[in-house]
Amino acid sequence: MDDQPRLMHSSHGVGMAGHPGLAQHMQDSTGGADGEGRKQDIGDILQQIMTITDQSLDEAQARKHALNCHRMKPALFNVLCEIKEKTVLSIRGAQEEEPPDAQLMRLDNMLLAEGVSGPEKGGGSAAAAAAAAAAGGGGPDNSAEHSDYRAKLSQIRQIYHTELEKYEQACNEFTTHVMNLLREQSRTRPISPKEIERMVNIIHRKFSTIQMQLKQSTCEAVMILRSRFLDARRKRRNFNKQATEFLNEYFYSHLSNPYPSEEAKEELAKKCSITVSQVSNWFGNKRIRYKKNIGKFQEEANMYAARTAVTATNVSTHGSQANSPSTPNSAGDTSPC
DNA sequence: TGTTATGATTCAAC
DNA sequence: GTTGAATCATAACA
Repeated sequence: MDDQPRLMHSSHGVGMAGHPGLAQHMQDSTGGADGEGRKQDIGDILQQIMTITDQSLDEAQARKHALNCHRMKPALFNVLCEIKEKTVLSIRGAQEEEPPDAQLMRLDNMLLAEGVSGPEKGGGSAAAAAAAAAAGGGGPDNSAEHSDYRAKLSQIRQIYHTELEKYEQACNEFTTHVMNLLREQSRTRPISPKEIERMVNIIHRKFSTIQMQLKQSTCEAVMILRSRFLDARRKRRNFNKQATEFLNEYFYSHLSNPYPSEEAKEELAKKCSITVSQVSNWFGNKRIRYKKNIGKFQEEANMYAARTAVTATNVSTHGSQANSPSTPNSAGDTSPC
């Protein structure tokens, strides 16, 4: 780095101030014997550069040193830098204008929404919470699945951040390495600070691409996890026998109006160790299936009606309250819906 | 392995 | 938001 200004500007009084370049330099010098001598100098230098690879290492080192000390070297470097600069700009030109990356924005938004990037949302995602709520929100199995989901999401989050950190570190290390290398090489090659800056940008862009791939694969992992979690909701587990008994008991004892109130649903849910949503589902299914095939359910209806009658008798005998949950309608009806 | 039973989901109507 | 109806997915059973 320290050498750069030394290389770019002549200290030999050749008249390079204001960065005029070799052409300008030559134009200023045309005509006299001095101009002829300089042309000869340039020819010599170019010849030496062209043949340097044919020489032995020691010879090449000696020649390199001689070139570095040559009074025309700064002027030549300036010209080569200018040519390189113009060539690179004309080649890249429009290519360097990048449109804002919509895909990257989408990925960032998704990672943020899922709680993978950004601040941790209490160890889980809003999506998981919503899914858990939709699933009936609160059974023991469900909360276990939810915590499992959160644990796995946390794992993904951890891996994502570790990888991201690793990439950033690697990017910084590589950038520093390349910058040092280019600065070192700028002693012997025409490399301008602008070019180094451009190279750094290229490296950053490459690492951004890698980061995007990381984000993409993280998103995919979250999607897979989420779909597995949502699929798990569909896994059907039959209610235990006692729960079905409670539900049927209520249903057949309120056959004329099998629509439990919210309180009754809560009470049944508690008794059956299921959620209120499950109670609602059960009654929804039961009503429709009963209506579709009354004959098939007749035996069941009779059995529960008999049970209810026995319970009612016991209640009147012992003067105690019935065991079945409260209802807006009278118990013991047998007329369907 | 096919059939039935059953819990869950979706969607339209209210 | 609740309900009925259709449907899906899976457990249970013959």
